[in-house]
Amino acid sequence: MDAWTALGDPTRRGIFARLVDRPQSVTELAEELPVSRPAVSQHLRVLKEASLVRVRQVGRHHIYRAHPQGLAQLRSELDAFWGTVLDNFKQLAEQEQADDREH
Amino acid sequence: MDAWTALGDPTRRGIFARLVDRPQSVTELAEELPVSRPAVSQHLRVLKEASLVRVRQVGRHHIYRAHPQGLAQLRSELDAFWGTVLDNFKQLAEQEQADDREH
DNA sequence: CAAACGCGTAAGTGGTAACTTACGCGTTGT
DNA sequence: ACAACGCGTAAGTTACCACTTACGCGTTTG
Repeated sequence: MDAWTALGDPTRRGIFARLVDRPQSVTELAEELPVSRPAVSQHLRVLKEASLVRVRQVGRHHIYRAHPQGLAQLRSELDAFWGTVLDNFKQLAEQEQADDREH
Repeated sequence: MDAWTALGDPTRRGIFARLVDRPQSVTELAEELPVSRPAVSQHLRVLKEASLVRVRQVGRHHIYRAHPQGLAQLRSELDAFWGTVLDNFKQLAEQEQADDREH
């Protein structure tokens, strides 16, 4: 699953946002979320497959943290969209202005 | 539905990408996609609700085009993520370097 | 070494959303 | 005016995915 689809789910976006804020363990995340701990685990797996998070095991805690890799891909695709959309939008505005001038 | 969830679906992302490339009618989109025309219509409704596209009726054709508004919100949220993630990532790298120096 | 912790995963369930077909309304062409 | 086009929407089906409970494995603590 790619980063787009991974962050498409609201719960997963919430988990990711918390990990962006600070690294956290699975139980820690589950405590402040309206879903069970296994559910969080499953979401983390998806985020990991999308290269959006990384795990580091310390003792019996699995510390998850946000990772730039997946986000970078997302960002480049979004910027590509943004560039052309904005260009076309501006071009359309200028076109309309020109149309107005020749009433 | 917000822009994140709207673009979370692959088919919808495909439709949006085509509209970023150039404005198109519903039938035109459906012809080059593996889904029926009504399915495209339903996806376009979602994209419209997320302020990602706009419609302009010309004759009996409904011309859809990508619109910056929904994308702008998405971009700002993503940039917020990106900023802190990258900061934390760099900070971690420097921390590890410092740890290495004091072996 | 036993008990408790932290977690991943398997199995099963329910809800939902993506899709289909069918239909009806406006618009264009003959 | 009538037929054809372009589209939106309603209704129904299906597949998937988010979630739960149950279980088992490694790790730490007493």
